[in-house]
Amino acid sequence: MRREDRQQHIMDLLVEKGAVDLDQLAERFAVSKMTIHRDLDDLEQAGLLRKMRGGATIEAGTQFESDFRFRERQGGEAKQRMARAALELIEPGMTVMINDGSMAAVLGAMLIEKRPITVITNNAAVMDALKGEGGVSLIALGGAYSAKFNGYFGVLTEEALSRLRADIAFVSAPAVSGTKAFHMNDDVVRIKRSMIAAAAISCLLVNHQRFGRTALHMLADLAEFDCIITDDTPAHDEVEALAEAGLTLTIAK
Amino acid sequence: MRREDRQQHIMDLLVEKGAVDLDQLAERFAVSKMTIHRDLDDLEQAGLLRKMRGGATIEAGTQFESDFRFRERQGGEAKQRMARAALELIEPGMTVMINDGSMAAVLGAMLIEKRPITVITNNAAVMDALKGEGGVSLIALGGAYSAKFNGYFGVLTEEALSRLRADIAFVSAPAVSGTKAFHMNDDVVRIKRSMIAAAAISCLLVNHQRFGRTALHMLADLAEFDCIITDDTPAHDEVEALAEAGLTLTIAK
DNA sequence: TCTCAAAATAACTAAAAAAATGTTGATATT
DNA sequence: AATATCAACATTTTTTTAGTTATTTTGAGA
Repeated sequence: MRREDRQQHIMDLLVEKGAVDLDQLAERFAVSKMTIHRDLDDLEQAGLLRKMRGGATIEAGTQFESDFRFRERQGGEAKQRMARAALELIEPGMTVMINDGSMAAVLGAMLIEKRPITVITNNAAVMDALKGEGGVSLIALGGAYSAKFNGYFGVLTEEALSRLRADIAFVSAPAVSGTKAFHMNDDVVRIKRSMIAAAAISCLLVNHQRFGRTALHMLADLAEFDCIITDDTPAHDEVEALAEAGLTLTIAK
Repeated sequence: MRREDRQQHIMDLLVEKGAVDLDQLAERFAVSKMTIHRDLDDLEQAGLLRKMRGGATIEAGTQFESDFRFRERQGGEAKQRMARAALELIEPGMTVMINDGSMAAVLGAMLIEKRPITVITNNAAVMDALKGEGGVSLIALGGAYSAKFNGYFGVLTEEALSRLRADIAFVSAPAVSGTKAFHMNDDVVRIKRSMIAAAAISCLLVNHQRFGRTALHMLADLAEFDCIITDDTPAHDEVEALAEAGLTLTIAK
């Protein structure tokens, strides 16, 4: 077992129980206490836990960063399909906004197919993918980095957006209920809203399983989008609610 | 002699002579031909040279001075030293600005040693290094991506900087002559100037070989910096000019 | 407040893993 | 045919990781 694996296990235990005991860890992993000390030091340095005499407790307010990495590998195939469908709305020469999220990252990477193109994004994965690609003019929105969403957010991001205009914006949402889209995070919502406001056309990308869910903050009314792309038909009553409001879904094949 | 040093030497020879011979290199560095083969492969991979039967030639059209990839591999050890010296000016809890450039990137990566810390940067390498590190609050400056400088520049970057304040800014320069620092690019100069203006303390990082050179745009008078860090003593007359102006250099050991 | 056993750390050594280099021999180039 | 390249494997060196011991610090109970 490698050091990194062991540290991951320690974090798992910590998340589960809220606290760990140094002696028990040493025994469980069959290593010396000193090694556990060093592991805990590393993790504390990384801001993931707080060392206490005889063990450690979880750092208050630690949001698990595994989030993004986890979501990133989920439903890859469906994301590809949705990204393909979204790509059809884009012509070379356009200015495109891409928001945070792993769905958007997949689309972002595909944009090289439409070059020359201008891409405006706060999504770190998109920046990495397009950085240095010829024919892609990459405009990064600054801001405070969020590991949870792997992107940049905050006042700086909003201000930057207020000075930019795009032909089309692609916005993703983790929850849609009735005719409204939701998101759990305030800062993220603000950026998504700014993007919708700054683009001539807005397009919502949402997995079909996300219909019928809600989250703390209202992101937008679906009527604000010119186009809603999903990967499969949502549950029956959700579809009805949309039909009633006169909204049409694009199901990516 | 480390692998990196040897490869740097090979590049030096290449820049000087335009071509190198594999057998001669093996003899000069007292290593096997296979090792030189591997060195040349690495450098070719990095786009710095073209392998030819029996040796290598400089990659046509490579603008050495201005190529980020090249500078990135250059003088790694000296940069480490300078970064260490710079690090002494930083205390945990501070807000630090890091500008573009490979020198700054080395320093940026070291900042994790001083966490908790807030880092403001337009340098893509620094963002990659600090992204997701716990205890580091990363504020990215947005802007248009420049592959040449591997960073973000332009109006957006300037505007973002105008809204931020830092305890200390680290600015690097490719040319210093007399009591002034220079840079070849307009946009880059504007960002560096904004950083100096936005920080309580400014520190210049400059390689000793860069003294006595100029470039198109004046970046700043050395008197504007509170501290100037270099890796070795510059040429005699350059030192005199500095002494006359009452400026002191910090030579990183 | 004081004491002292447990816990934390520092400093050093040993072991393991990874990286770099060398050797050999098969294949390609001129 | 002579030399260069490359791949595969062996060897050496360097770096990382873990363990041990000695010393300092901590905090619970007297």
